[in-house]
Amino acid sequence: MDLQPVRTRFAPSPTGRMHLGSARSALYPFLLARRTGGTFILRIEDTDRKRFVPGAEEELIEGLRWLGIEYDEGPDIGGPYGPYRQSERREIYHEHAWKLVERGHAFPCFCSPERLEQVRQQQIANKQNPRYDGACRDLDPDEARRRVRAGEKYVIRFKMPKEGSITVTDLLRGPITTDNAALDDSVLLKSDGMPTYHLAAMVDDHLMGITHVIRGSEWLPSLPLHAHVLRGFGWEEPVFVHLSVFLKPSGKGKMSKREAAEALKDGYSIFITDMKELGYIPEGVLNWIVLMGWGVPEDDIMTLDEMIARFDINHLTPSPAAVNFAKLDHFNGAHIRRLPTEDLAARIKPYFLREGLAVDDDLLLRIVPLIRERLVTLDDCLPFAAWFFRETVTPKPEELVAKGLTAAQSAEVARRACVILEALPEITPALAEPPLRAYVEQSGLSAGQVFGILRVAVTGQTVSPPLFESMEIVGKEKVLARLRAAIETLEAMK
RNA sequence: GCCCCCAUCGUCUAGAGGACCAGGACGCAGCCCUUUCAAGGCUAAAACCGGGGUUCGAAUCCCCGUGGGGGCACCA
Repeated sequence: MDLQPVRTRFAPSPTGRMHLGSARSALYPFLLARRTGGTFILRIEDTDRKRFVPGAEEELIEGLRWLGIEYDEGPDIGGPYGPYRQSERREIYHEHAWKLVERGHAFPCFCSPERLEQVRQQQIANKQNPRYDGACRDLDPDEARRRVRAGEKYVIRFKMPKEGSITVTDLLRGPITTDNAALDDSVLLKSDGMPTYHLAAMVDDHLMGITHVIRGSEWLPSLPLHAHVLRGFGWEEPVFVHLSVFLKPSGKGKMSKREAAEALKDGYSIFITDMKELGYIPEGVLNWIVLMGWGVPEDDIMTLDEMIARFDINHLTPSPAAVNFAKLDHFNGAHIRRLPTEDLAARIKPYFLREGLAVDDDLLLRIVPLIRERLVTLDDCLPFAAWFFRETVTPKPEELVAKGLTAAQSAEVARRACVILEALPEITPALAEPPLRAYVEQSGLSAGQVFGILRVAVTGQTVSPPLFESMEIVGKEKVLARLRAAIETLEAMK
C-alpha cells in the first residue's frame, strides 16, 4: 500500500444523531490518515439551515472522542485551513460560484421554485425524467449580471455540457463513465447565498488539501457532477472511495429509523451515544464497525492501534453489509476480557455507584477477575456482582431448596456446611473446597445440590461468580451469618 | 420510469487466473471442562446467484439475465 501521507476528512452534517454509518465514515479516513502519517480533519457541513439540529455537532464530537477517533483539525480546535464549519465560509463559496460562471461552467438562474415545480410535474406527467429545462441557461451574461445587481433572487447552476461523457474513478470500483446528457444543471449556490453540497464539498476538499475523499455510496450518482465541478475549476481530483450502505439485520433493505427503533427493543442501538449507555466499550464498537466493509484473513480482534497498523484502503468491500448485533456482543465481550483489572474496575464502578451502592475500590479490584469473562456489556456487572456491595442478601426461600431435596434436607445441608466452614481459620478456595467436597462425597448428594444451596444462601441468587472465590471475598463472618439466616428461612418453610 | 452501483456459508468476510474438492469470524449443533453462569478447547453442518463466453486452466476476466442496494431537491 502506498504510504504517502494523506489528508482525509470526516464531513458530517449536523442534522441528526451519530450512528453506525457516521462512525464508519469517520473511522476509515482516520485509519488511513494515521496509517500513512497523514492528517485527519473534521468539517461540519451545516449549509442547510432548515435541517440544522441543535446539539448535533456536540454529539458528533462527543461520539468521536468516546470512540478515540481524534482529528487534527476541526471546528473546536481550529487548524491552518479553517474555518471548519461551512456556515462560516459563505464568502468563499460565493466567490467560487461566480468564478465558475466567469469560466463559462455555471450560470445564474432566476427561475422561481414554483415554476420549477410546475415544470417537474409536467415532465413526470409526460413520463420524462424530471430535470431543469434550461430556461436561464443561455441568458445574456451582462443581462444576467444586471438582474443580479438589481437584487433579483437567483441561484447559480452548473452548466452541464449537452454532449460527451465523463469518466471518474472510484478506488474500489474502477472507472465509471457517464453520458453528460444524463446529468442535470444542478444548483451550486442557493438563493439564500448558501452553497449546496456539490459546490461546498468540492471547494472545501480542494482548499483543505484533501487527497482522499471517503464518503457514503449515496454520493456515487453525483460523482460525475463533482468531477465536472472540479475540472471546471481546473483542480486536480482527489482519490474517491465510496462506502457501501448498512442493511438491516435481515439483509432486506437498508437501515432505517424504523429499524433503529426495532433494534432498541432488543437492547441494541445504532446510535453511538446509546451504545455507551448500553454498556458497550469503544474497543468493541470500533472492532465491530471496522469489519463491516473490510476484512482481515485472521485474528479479527483488534484494538484501534492494531487496526491502524493493518488498515488498507484498497481492500474495502464495495457491497452492502447487513448489521449483526450478535457480533457486536462478541467483540465487546472479547475486548472486555482483554482489559487489565484496574481498567475494567474503573469502567464498571459507575454502574454500581448509579445503583446507590458504596464501592470499596480494593473490594472491586478483587471482584473484577471473577466476573471479567462473564460480561458481555459493562452493565452486566450488576447482576453478577452488585450483591458483593450489600450488607445482607435476601434469597428467595424456594431457591434455597435444592433440586430433589425438601426444605428440611436443604437446611441440614446448610447446617453441615456451616459446621465445616466454621472450623476453618478463614475461607479460601484451597481451605474450603476439600472438606466440602468430602461432605458431598459422603452425603451421597450431588455437588450441584450442595453448592447450589450455598450459592443461594451466600449470594442471594442462583447465578453468581465462582462460589469459593466469592465466599473468600465476602469473608468467613458474613458467610456464616448468611448461612444461618438461610437455615432459619429453610426451617420456617416446614 | 430513468441512471448508477453491488453479488463467496444464515451474517461479516479472505480470495488480485493455477497455492481453493474455497480460509477465518459470528451465530447454530455436538462433545470436553464444570458448583451456577460464563470463558476456554475440540468437532460438525454451512457458500463461489444463473447462463453464456475468454483461457490449457475461472470464485477471480468479459457479456447477458436475475436478485439486492443507491440516486434522480435551492437536503446532505
